[in-house]
Amino acid sequence: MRDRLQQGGENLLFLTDDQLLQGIELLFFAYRGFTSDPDRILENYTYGRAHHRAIHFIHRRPGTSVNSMLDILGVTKQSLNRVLRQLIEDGLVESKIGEKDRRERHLFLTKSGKELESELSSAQRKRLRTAYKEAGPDAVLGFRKVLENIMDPSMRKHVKKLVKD
Amino acid sequence: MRDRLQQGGENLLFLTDDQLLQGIELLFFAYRGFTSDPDRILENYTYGRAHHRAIHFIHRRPGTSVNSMLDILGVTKQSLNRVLRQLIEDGLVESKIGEKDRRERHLFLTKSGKELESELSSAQRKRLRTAYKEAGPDAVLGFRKVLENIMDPSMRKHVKKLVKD
DNA sequence: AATTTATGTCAGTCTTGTTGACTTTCCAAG
DNA sequence: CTTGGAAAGTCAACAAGACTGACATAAATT
Repeated sequence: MRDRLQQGGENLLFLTDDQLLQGIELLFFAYRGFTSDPDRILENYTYGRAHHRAIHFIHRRPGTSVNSMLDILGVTKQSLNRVLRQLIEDGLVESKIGEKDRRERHLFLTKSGKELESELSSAQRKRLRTAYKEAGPDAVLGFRKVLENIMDPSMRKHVKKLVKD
Repeated sequence: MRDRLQQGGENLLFLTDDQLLQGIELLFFAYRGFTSDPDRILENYTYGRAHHRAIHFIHRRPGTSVNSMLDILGVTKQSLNRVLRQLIEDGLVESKIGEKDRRERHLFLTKSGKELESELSSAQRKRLRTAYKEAGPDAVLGFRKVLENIMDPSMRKHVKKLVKD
């Protein structure tokens, strides 16, 4: 009876503050695990997580402009510039002047950039693949749906859609 | 046919690299959204995300020792100490010398500590509650299952279990 | 021609991580 | 009982990576 009143007749037990707080902690611990593999690999280089993020998104969206990277990464241009400068100097990233608009710089991974990307990505994919496999396809669907809802709506367009077969 | 071979006869399309890379991006964007509300609130204080984390876990586990906080947060004691010192100086956290072992310090939120916790937590819970509500209970179950699998197994014990009614 | 846009750079600050050295307290082996 | 090591916590100095602000250059737009 008390429950019915609180829940408005529906089963909304998954929305209690306790459940939400547990969700907050799950996200915290999971995200730390999720970043730990690449972080460990990057210790052998002079790079950090910021470089990883840049490399990931350049890989997934070859040819994006600096400006759109700023949008995606949500950092200042000064911050991104420091990272890009190093990656370009070290020959992992190539910056090509735009053909249509010559103010723009379009970013690409070089061969060795792709190699590092692959090393970082495969560690992270391995962790996710195991997690997905153990949870099963339905759980993964729910996982994705909740994450989509958590992010700022303006960011949803940046999640690269899957290629239809 | 080609699919059957690749998938070993099962429907494992949710384990393709494309799906995994999409999951990586979802986690990235969702986590940023998830931390943005507290970050915005904390701009009005002299605190940052590290303080938020300390406050959250002290709230959830009143009386924990500094050492167990180190385990949970995964930072060095020097790093945590700086944060705790500020919070104690400002009267948000109380540190009590252990009765059994006088080397230990047990941590508690004061009244104003609880107030800040509540402000930060309610913003984050609100975002998560909306996300949960729109996704539905089954999706939330999957969300939690995948997150549990992603985190390092040694961290699972730190996710506070829900109180059974 | 003037303005706006895209990018890059220099300088300085802040948060939050790190390592190294130190003190206090506890406990156990001689 | 003493002594030596381990554990808990503190202080100091440093580094990565975010930030703001000011300014420069080139190209596109009005």
